[in-house]
Amino acid sequence: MRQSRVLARSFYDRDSETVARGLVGKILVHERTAGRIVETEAYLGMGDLAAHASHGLTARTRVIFGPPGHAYVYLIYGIYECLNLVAEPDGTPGCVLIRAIEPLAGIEGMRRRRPAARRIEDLASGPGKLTLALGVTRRHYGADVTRGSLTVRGLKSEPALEIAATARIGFTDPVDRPLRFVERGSRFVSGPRTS
DNA sequence: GGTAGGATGGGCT
DNA sequence: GCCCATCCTACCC
Repeated sequence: MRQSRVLARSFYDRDSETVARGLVGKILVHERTAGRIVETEAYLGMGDLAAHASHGLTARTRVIFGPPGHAYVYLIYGIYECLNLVAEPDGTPGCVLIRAIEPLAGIEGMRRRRPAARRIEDLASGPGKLTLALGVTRRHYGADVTRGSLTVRGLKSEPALEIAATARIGFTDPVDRPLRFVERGSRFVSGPRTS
């Protein structure tokens, strides 16, 4: 990962929507595995009924209310784990769900951990898939992603990239602003592709 | 190409 | 006791 550097805490110290959009195209790294983030979703605070933080500060959601640049990992459906990155200033809730990555490094390891994936496009094209592929678990709850084994990197010179905003997956609230961000045209996103 | 149903455990009312 | 920010398999066009 030459030509890139770890994103500083200030990157995350902004509103969740801006951080979610900004994370598309960045490189998520865990140990020997890495991938380009191609799909994210922003989750806001109290007014956002889809967000875990809207139910208030609990043992599980505590990290979402804390300082930015930390991992919020939670168990879903008793089986899968989802990785979020905490945004917003300390004391203000908000986070970004990482929904899909394009595998870049450590692909053999990813394949071992994801035997059900037959094509490379299916290795990490979903929030539960990418945590399996990368080996991210609830052990990473609260981990500082500005240092350590789980980080996000940005290329020194980033190619221009087109980002599409859509409704978040699984929520049909019509008044919801589009808070899902995908790299337009990527084959590695979850669900329907954009053209 | 498509969708229905089950797996499975923790968080919260 | 109910509800999930999901994924895979089986089965059906």
